[in-house]
Amino acid sequence: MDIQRKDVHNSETPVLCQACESRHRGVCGALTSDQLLQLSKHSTRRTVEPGTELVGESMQTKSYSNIIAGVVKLSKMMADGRQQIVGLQFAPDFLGRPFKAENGVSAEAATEVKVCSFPKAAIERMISEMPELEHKLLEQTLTELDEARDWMLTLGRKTAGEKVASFLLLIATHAFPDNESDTAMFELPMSRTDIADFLGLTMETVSRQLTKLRKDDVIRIVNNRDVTVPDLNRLSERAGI
Amino acid sequence: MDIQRKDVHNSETPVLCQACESRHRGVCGALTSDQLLQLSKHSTRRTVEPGTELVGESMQTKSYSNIIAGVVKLSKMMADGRQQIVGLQFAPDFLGRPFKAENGVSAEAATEVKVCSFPKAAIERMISEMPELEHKLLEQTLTELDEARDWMLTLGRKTAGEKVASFLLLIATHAFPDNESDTAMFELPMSRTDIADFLGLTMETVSRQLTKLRKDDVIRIVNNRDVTVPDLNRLSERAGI
DNA sequence: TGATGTCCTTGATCCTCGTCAACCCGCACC
DNA sequence: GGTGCGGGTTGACGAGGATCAAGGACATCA
Repeated sequence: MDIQRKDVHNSETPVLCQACESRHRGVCGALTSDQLLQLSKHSTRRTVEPGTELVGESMQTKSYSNIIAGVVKLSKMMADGRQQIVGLQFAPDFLGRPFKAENGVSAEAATEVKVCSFPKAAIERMISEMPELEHKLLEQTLTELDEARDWMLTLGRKTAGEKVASFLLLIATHAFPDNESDTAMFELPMSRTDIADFLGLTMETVSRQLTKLRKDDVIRIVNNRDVTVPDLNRLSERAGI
Repeated sequence: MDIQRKDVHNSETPVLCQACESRHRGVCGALTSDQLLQLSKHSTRRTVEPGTELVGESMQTKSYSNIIAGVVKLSKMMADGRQQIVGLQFAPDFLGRPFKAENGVSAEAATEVKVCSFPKAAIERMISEMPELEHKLLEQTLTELDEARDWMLTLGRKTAGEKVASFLLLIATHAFPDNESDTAMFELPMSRTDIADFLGLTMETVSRQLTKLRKDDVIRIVNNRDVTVPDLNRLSERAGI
């Protein structure tokens, strides 16, 4: 490899990538400066409003993305309109279904979202050339599978109260992955309706369960969105451990 | 094993592997004869009874396996005993969670199961040396993730009747992946209790819904296990499309 | 032959959560 | 100000599944 040689000259980390999470914890971490540079020539970065559809359910995918900031919800819908959110993705997750034309879920920005997109072909070529990149992808996919299975337990076996507590716990841990203390503060990344679609409930039930948690002083809420958890252990108990 | 001695140049397909599904559709398809040979030296093949635990929930994994025949159920359990089956695996799926000591689910034989097991270290070395193998694994993991998300829609949003119909459809399609006709016949790979744990229901509800499908002549059942579906389209409708 | 056990079905009753509706709050717009 | 609107809360009511309980079908075993 001649990375070293080129490093001196034209292969500094592209400006666009310098402050990017994906370069450290995300898939781009598998790339050398040179490769980053090459990829960044084809990449476009943009910020989208909450509600923007990033990937359609049966839409042909023409590009993949890295999530730079914000929360993306992945959802599936039945013919009659019933909807289920099947996953949340946070920075620096990779967004898109490799090796398949359609990807079966639609991705929508839950919050304001910053993404860095690449043409499908460019990524797929790099994947086939770079085992490291494929390895990163495998790691992320395995983690997502673990999370999906955790959530299946929540959907299939927990009560409404436990579901809502589990959701709060999920957000609390993902917002601050290495929070050591037993308290937490965060902003809910989505509406009551979205939470309901994630939990397989109605928004009325979600609302009632939130009020119950509030009355029991397990959480505090201001402005409908800002949540404080004084004791994460008590929240865990409410989530059914 | 000295099966290979008999081979002329020692790079024919090992006898053990010759009739194995994994060599074609499974991960072993990524290996050359030589590599198969090498791996087969460390592999052990066995047949286990229904109910046998193949992987414990928080047990250290020491080996990975290929499923040669039969159905394996992956499940998670809560502290108070509530259980959820989070996936079914069929031949020639790969069984085990790479790159992680614990794998968070327990795997149990649903039917009689034939597996081919390899020591963890051997596989992980081969993965790091062979991009092809890792690619196969990524493909399988992505498929499993797709299936998990499909099932989340079922768990979160479908009625009991739709759930049971969805389950029958799942078995019908997995038992004969390339069935072109619109009828199907198969044996249920698990008990009513297991089906309930897969669908997030109780076994009484599963039983009632099966009777309803039987009375509406969407299915026929003999011996509690042998199912006939005269018209898969009608079953699909009952599954909520 | 009956005894016992497992798996499944069916019935009666209970309760969690969905449905329908009213209402509150903040905000934009005229 | 009034009006409308999206998002959230709360209440009344009912339905879909859970729970509890009894009994059937079939195997194994003495």
